[in-house]
Amino acid sequence: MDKNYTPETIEDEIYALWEKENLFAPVESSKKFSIVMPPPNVTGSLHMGHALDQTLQDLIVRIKRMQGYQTLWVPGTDHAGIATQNVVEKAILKEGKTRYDLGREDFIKRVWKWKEQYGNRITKQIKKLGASTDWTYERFTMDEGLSEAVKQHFVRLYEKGLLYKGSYIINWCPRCKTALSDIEVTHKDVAGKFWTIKYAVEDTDQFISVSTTRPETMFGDTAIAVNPNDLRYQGLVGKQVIIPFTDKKIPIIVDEYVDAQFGTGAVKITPAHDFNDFEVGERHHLDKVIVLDESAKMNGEYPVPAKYEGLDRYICRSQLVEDLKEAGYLQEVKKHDHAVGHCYRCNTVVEPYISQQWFVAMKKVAEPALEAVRSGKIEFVPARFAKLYYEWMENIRDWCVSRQIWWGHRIPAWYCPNHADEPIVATEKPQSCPKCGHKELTQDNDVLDTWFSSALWPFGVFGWPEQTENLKQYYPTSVLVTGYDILTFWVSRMIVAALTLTDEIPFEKVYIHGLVRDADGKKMSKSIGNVIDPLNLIDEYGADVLRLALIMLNTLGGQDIKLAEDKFVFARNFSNKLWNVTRYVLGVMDQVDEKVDWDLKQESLSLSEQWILSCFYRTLKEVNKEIDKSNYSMAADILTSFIWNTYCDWYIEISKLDKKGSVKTLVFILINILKLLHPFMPFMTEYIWQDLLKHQKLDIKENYLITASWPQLKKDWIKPELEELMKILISVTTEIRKQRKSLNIALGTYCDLQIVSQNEKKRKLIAKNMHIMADLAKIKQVVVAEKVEKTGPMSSSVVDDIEIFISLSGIMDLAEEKKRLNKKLAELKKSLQMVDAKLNNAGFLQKAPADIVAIQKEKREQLRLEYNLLEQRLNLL
RNA sequence: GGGCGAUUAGCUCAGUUGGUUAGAGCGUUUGCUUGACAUGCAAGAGGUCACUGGUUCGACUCCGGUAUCGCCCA
Repeated sequence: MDKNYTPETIEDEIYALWEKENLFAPVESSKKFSIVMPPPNVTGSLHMGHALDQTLQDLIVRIKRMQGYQTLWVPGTDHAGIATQNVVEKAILKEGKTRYDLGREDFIKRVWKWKEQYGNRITKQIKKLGASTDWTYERFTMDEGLSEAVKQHFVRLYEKGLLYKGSYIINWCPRCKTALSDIEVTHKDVAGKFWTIKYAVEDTDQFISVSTTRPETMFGDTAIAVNPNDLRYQGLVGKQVIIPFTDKKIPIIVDEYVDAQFGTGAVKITPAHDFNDFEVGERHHLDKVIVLDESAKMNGEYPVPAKYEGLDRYICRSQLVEDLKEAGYLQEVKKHDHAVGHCYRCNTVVEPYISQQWFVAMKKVAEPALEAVRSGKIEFVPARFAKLYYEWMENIRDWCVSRQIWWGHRIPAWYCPNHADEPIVATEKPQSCPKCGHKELTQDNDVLDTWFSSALWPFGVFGWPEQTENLKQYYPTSVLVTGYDILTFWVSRMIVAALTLTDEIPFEKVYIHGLVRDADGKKMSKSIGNVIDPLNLIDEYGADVLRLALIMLNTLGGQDIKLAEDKFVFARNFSNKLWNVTRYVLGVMDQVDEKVDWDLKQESLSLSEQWILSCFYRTLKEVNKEIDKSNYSMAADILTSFIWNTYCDWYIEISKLDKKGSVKTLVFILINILKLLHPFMPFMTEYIWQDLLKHQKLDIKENYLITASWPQLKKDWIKPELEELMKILISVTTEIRKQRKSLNIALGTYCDLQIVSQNEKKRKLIAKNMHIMADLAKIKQVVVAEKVEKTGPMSSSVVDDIEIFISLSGIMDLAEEKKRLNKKLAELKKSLQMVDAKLNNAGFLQKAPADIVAIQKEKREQLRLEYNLLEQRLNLL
């Protein structure tokens, strides 16, 4: 193996190998495990959020595959209606054309062309991460099967009375020129103004003042409203006021919605351009006067004065404010911060707008979707996100699903010229109008919200509505892995769709992770310019390092992740460690003549071998436990720490005294840590595996690590008493090193050692086994006794009830030694005081459980002993 | 305005149902070109667990409040 690992050359080769050997395909088993990939936007490119999401899925999938499940991970992309259309519109704009110049059919052809050209970019990038998805199952939300499923979805909801068409106020993006659903609107605080405008009351010389943030909508006013309990306006209620610059008269009405404390206590009601006003309008049967068109320009209909006709809403606003001021209608201008809705795709300020749209009656389907989570049939991890889901579902509003764009699933509804307001909903175009037999039916121009098709993803990918074999095998899916930001957009709607259409839950578990932010905790965005490209990180560190770093950063609480450089440094260093430990083990194998029989028999193993195996199986047990809890960062912590701090730092160093004797154990542990690490860092581990397979002294039956079996836990190999003993030897060794360091004993100098203890059992154990540590502790000779034998200057320290004496041939720095002992004594005293405080507390002795008290008493004895022994030594100096 | 989350070492974060001498990585200090690894080895320093009241024999952990930051919804 080369001195250094070079991910850039190796990773693509390894991925190609897995693909060539078809190793991502599910292998028949009675245990099934399936995941559908949250489909990334087909026009998009990989960002850190994908990298995290894909890494976590791949981690889970690889573990399950190794654990013998029939594992399937279905990949795919979604057509991202508005986003994709925007991208293509921009592209054709460079040719000086709009989509209207091309016409619907040609435009859609262009989008498909775009998709063919750039649509596989993101799937290639996903492969770079090592995603072991079965690409033969790859789907696209606009492909034939899913398009059919979407039509079925629409028709079935309509037939169940869960889908309707109507004229309502919706969010309209004047740039995308389409309706949006409520959650596609982002509310942001904007520094605006509050204009107070005077409306003349008819047949009086009085005025009524209303405050508004949107003066330009005044031509769409159809009433002024005041609170019914507001005494100030009681005399005016029922009278008519005149909209400035027009002759239009509107009534003063009362409605509870008005807050008398806010502004002047009187508000203008514009039912066609404000959500609250719309509802007030419905209650009072007010007209809905539309004054802005689909581009948010003044549309020029009565009563908009000709002067403002065709002006953009903001230009009109500033013009109008000037005019109001000049004409004396403007009473006051105040600064006012308020929330304004923005299009989540293009950030344009949305316009509340009345239009004909299709809606899903969410209230009617919310209850079973809530029940599925409440009852635990669907589990949220972490559980707190269920609250967010309840909150959203319990306050659900009908979902506007029609979009006035061209790229997407066209709504399967047709209209007869004779009955234009009665849509005919069917999966295929009807031959003729069922009412009058008219043959010239036209299809609805709108397409469906992309999320309407994404909602079908977990069963649509398996061929629903056909009852396919795949559907039977893999649906419901096992887990969904996603960020909390699309809980409402997607997760909740999948649950609704699944329960409505398949009578099944879509997935048993939802694993929710946080969002990846920059090093300062800011959301990454192109406009701030703080986007970190995962592909650059792969170039710099390799995919394995990126994966391990992300997994370790992603802790169980679903917290957002700050991309801290230091985790990458750790992951990089760790991968270097793994590489080198492999090189070392290979080197040891080269030094033995016979084949390495790593099928270990417990009886024939040395103490240190039994110890490291005990540590290994304990680690395996803990890693399994953390994986079961979905606590992958903890699993990675435990695993990497075993490999580095136990296997490398201690076992390998110990084994150097007897390389030939320990080679089988070295190899056994190496093989097993490769297995455990594989889901975390698949490329390097598979590469090493392939290298090991070539080794003549090794028999490995599993040809690919990706499909190798997860290590079997052998509980009887875990030996706490043995680990306890080793802990003593390690502590003694560490203590000796400390002493040497503080005494400035050169590394090359081997010391004579006396170990003293009153505990016979420990004395025996140490006498028998301390030679294991001889080289690590740099000991020339060790005497274990009940009593110290004075043979010149000695330095001392205490571990539990064991005293360690180092004989110093040279001159000992007495002052330095006293300082060291005093410091240690001070530490012990502090600990002792804490324990004493507990044990001197009557309440503690009375009420604390007996085992807790016993532990504290034992601890006190231990500390006292250590303290006394050290104090004695100090006094003797 | 309502809700959720965060606040632990210089930095980034762990800390399971209350009992630990409060942990890790990075950084930092000291000593090491030790035949796997300087992307390393060994030893160390560094914390009043945001503040405040309460419950308890005992609180980083549970409850109330305050402050700061972040997110979601209105």
